[in-house]
Amino acid sequence: MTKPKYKIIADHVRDKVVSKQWLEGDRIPSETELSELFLASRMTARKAVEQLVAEGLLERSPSIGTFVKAPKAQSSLLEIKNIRDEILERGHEHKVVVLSKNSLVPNDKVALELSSWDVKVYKVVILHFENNTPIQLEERYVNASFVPEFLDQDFTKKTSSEYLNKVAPLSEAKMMVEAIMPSKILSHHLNLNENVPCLKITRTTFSSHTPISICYLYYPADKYRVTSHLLI
Amino acid sequence: MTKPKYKIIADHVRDKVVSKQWLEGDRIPSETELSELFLASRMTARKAVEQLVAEGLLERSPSIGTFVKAPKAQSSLLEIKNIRDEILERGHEHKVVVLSKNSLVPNDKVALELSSWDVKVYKVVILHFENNTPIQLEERYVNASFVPEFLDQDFTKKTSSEYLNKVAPLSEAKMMVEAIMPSKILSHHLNLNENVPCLKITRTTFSSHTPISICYLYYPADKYRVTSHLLI
DNA sequence: CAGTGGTCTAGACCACCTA
DNA sequence: AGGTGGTCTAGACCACTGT
Repeated sequence: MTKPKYKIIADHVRDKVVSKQWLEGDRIPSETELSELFLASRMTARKAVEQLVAEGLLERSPSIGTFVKAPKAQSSLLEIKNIRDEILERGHEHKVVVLSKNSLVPNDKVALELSSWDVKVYKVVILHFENNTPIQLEERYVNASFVPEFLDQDFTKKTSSEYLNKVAPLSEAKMMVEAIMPSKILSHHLNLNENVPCLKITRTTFSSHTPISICYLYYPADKYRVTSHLLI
Repeated sequence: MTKPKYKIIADHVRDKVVSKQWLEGDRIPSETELSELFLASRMTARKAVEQLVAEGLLERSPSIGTFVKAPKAQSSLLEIKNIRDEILERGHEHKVVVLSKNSLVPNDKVALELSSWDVKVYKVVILHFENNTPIQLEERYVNASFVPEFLDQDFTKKTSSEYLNKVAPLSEAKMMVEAIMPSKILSHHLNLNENVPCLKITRTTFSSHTPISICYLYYPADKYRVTSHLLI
């Protein structure tokens, strides 16, 4: 199970960039130089560079070279608020019901996101109420080796995301918003009427470049929406 | 200026997929078969397949084969990208049908957002296609006093948001994402099956603190999602 | 001119799955 | 055992840019 050579090269270059040893606009070694440095063929070095270009880390100019790309300007607009604060800010009451707590071997999809091959994963399912109306179903998977005591927490006192943010401070997050029709069980938990869709938010959170947790958040579409405000 | 061989192969495969000759879940020819079909080396055929996997059109399973994936388009919550660039970046074709152009007195809701009480407002309804599949219905209201020539534009050449951004550069934006069940007319335009919800994005854009335009964007939920990536 | 990225070839070995 | 994708090599020619 050794790491492919092109990944070793890509990781090395990525590290130089994120550690600011190579700065924005710098030219990185050419494909030929990289292949010599790592005793690889040019095609292999090239594959590493291609991957980083796809990641948006590098930029290539034919006949000129490959350069560290300027990172995209991103305003800190998308807050990762936790549901309890959100509800309290509206002056409403927040209640939590923990539906299940499990320790399990991850299925493929979760394993891939958490990149925890042989690692244990904890899973919790929690229902959040706003003034006794179900507002969010939280299905959360946690990298057990990074947060070993996760399952021992009392999530009625402190939400899972509050706890995670304390033990493994958030450094990065990926979010995805979709509209779905609820399954029967989801419809039941969220107390949905016929023909009411759900917002599904998939959120992967990272702490120091390691994926810590992936969660699926389901909201009744008639009671919830996501907003953002962007200043340029 | 001839097209690279891997692009010829990729275009051919993409065409098979978007023309529904190869359906979702179908296995496509193996790398070896493709290389024989196009008199190319396996590496070249592979590069074509890799590109289509990156585009989200195909999915590979080691030892099993390469399969047509159910594609989900996606856009970022953080960027105000216009739909045409988004589609072109995915290597797809963008087509536009202008359903209506109107000059009108705003109703209360739009007036409030555009804060143009007695001011004229333009309204356009535009349907956007990605590879001949309807992907976005755009219902847009524009502050006529700030963009007087809006209705004279040919939105098949330049999207409405491209034009607006040129004449009144974006300084601020508010966004809202909801899940809704489509109305009959919306369901018809987006060519939706029964029981498929929609993502509704409401976006108000500002230029130098003045609201310029408010638009409602409707997407088929089975073909579209919104993503964001947050670095802290 | 030498160096760069862009493309391409004809092999190779591997791990894995299915038959 | 034969097919699949995953990785890798050691060459090759091209168009282009800098000096």
